[in-house]
Amino acid sequence: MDERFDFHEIETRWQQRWDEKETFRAREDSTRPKFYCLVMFPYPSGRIHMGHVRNYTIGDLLSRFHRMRGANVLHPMGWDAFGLPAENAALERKILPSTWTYDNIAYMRSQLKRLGLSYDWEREVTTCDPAYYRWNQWIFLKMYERGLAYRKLSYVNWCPSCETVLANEQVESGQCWRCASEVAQKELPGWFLRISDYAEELLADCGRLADGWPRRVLTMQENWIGKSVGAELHFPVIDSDAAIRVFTTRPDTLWGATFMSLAPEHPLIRELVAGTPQEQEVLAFCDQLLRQNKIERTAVGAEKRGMPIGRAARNPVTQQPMPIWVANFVLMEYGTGAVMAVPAHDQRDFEFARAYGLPIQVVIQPLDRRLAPQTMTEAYTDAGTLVESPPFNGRRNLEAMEDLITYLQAQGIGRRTISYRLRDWGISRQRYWGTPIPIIFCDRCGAVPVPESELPVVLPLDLPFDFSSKSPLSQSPAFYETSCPRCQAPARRETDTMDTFFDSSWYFHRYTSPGETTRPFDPGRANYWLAVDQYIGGIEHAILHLLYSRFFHKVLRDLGMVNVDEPYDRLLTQGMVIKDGAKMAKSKGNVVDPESLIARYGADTVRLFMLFAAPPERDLEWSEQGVEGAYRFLQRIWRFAAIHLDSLRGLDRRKVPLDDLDAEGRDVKQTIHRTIKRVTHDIERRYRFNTAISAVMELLNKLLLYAPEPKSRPAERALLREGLETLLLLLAPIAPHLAAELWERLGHTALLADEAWPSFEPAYTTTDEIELVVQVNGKVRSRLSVPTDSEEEEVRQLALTDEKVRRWTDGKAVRKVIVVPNRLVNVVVA
RNA sequence: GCGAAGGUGGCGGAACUGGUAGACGCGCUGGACUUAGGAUCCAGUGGGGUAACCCAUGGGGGUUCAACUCCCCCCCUUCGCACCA
Repeated sequence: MDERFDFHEIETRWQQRWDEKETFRAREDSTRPKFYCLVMFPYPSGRIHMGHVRNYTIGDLLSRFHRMRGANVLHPMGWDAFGLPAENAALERKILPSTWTYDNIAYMRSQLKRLGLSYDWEREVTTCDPAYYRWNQWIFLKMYERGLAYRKLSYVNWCPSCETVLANEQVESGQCWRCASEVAQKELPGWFLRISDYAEELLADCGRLADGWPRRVLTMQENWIGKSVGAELHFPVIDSDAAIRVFTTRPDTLWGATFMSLAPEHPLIRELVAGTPQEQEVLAFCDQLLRQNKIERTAVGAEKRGMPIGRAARNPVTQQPMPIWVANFVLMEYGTGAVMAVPAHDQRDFEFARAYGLPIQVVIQPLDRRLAPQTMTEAYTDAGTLVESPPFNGRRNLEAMEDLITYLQAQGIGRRTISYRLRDWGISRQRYWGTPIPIIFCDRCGAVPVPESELPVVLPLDLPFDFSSKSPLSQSPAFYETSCPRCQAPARRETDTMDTFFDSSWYFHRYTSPGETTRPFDPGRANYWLAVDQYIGGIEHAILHLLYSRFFHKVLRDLGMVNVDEPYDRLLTQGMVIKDGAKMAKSKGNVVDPESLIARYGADTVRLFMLFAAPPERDLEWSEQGVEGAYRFLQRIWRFAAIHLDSLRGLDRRKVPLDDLDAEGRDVKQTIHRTIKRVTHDIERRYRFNTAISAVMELLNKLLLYAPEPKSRPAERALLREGLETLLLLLAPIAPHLAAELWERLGHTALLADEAWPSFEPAYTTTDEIELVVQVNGKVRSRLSVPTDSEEEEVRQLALTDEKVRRWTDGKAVRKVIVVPNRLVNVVVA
């Protein structure tokens, strides 16, 4: 056997072998416990990067581990293949987005295969394939039927230079991520999904995920959903039939509401100023605010700006007129886009009132002092006693809250309500490379859904698009010209496509039955595999993707297609791969390409390093020397095996006499079993792969020390065989190629991947003798070697009579002796 | 401002429910083998001190026989959210 292992040859061979034997094909089997291991599928940008390698190595470790533990594992892979970069590439390289995408997929698939990942490639899913996205359209139509998808006019992020709508995440500090133009707010019609209908359940179920999800992801989701309990109140507008609806969490301050603040987008503004002398001025002001960068406009420290629109509403309890203002800090998308301003008890309203000389009315007095509007320097937002609020004067505001709302409700002023920060999800994109929204606009019938039988609405692939400007599909009559499904009149297709987060919201359902041609997936098979037992991916998806897909899952459940409430039981958010203290990025020039690394060290080394360098959820600092170290470890295993293979072949580790081992041999035996215990626990319970690997390293060190040369006695050889086999079994999920190769060379005909995970004998995990630390006043002064589980009294006497201990205790009164069994003795002296 | 996570050798990181701080790896130092070594093997490696010992887990208090671990205050780093009515 060669002194060095040829990883290239070995890895290629084992990858082929797994492929040929269909080792990782997943089939439903109700007799075995299932384990669905999901990793976030990549966007096919061209090449895999270190973040992918880390994500997929962790997923592979867990998949292979649970396979060996006896689980029926589903470990699939696919491609999040729609998205704007394909259009940019088309523009730059003059190739079709589809060509670019599929070329990238082919290349990246080969890269993943070279990592030796245990995917069931038969279940591969590609979102830009009509066989996939037709079911996007189908799901959209089901949502439409149920009123969960609707079209509305709203303000969106608009890039004037690209002439397109941008998603919030594509706006970087107020600028277009592509051309760095200032992003404006523009009113545009678009399709929305009513995720807000599920806000309460999405929030409540965060509690059920607490065991398997990182706390911070749940907190982020809870904050994002942002539940507030309060009331919706109605303020009649003077000299008008209109009323302004307001959401407030502080209905107790209603008697102190002295003016109204409206968001510049608020539709009532236009209505109320129409025909008034100040109409032009007010509209110009609104326009100016809307043109302003929204981040700046609504930033915390931003100056309060506003303008009275010249109309007033009436406070429904005090009957006082409340001038209506436009205010820059009021957000149209939260609550109702209108705020009842209570300057005495809300800091923002206070600042606004001071800036424009508006009246301040105190209605809650603190218990320890008396507020006066003239002397206040900030709003009083704490609890207190209600004043100037006739029916409730003298009562404590918090205690009166419920009665107060009931009163307002009885008066027809408002009602109890809950408001969420979560907004409905706008999915329309004026882009080409995405799923066409299956709607047809007819002059007579309005928006008409494409009949199910006509799905998919196919995205044309071969048109000479100019992707530089507005909505390519809207430039293509061949695409949009159609007839109304209802009345047959000439009609026009929706030319917007879906946000790509739509695609990724249910891909893991599709994996369970990817070949389905009559429905998105087979509910029977989906219910066998779901929920996902372990999801692994980057923290950057903490809100968007993870919230959207939870929402989709609940909708699919309500459609009767799945029967669990939550899609992911456990979530592991892996840290970033960083170099020189910064995230790897082309712009920073600190990118390490996984491919060249695999070429130089092999996949096993790369995988080992990724798992060893840091615990999975923490950022991983890239280290070339660390990779070298991982490589050396694998080489040492190879050399150790090379020395012993001949003398170990043919033995059976399970049928060997181990009784006649010397002390050193027994110690090795104990190390083997303790290592199994530690590694199993570290992987299964603690998700600490770095310490699992360090335990395996310690085992190798022990074996090398025990047998630098081949052993001759049968018992010793049997022990060595047990040690080496255990090493390989434990290493199988980490460095699968090397482990499989040596396993075979040991004479096994069955694949290592099909082998059962080793179990440990509890009897062997404890040693006969242990080292007991003896402290005097908490400082280590001596060490005793005593039999395991020695009697406390015995240990106590041994410690007290120990020579080194007596040096510290002689002449002093022993006040106390603490004995921690099998750990230490602490002698406390005066 | 609010929320979350984290601060341990020269570096990445260990220390499970309070019980030997620094496992494992990298790096470094010395040695062996060698024509050579960036290969491999052996030994050493938190700081101070000749030594006995002393000091060390961001800083300061506290609880305890015993604190990286628990409690209080403060500092720093990273990440979310950020005028949410």
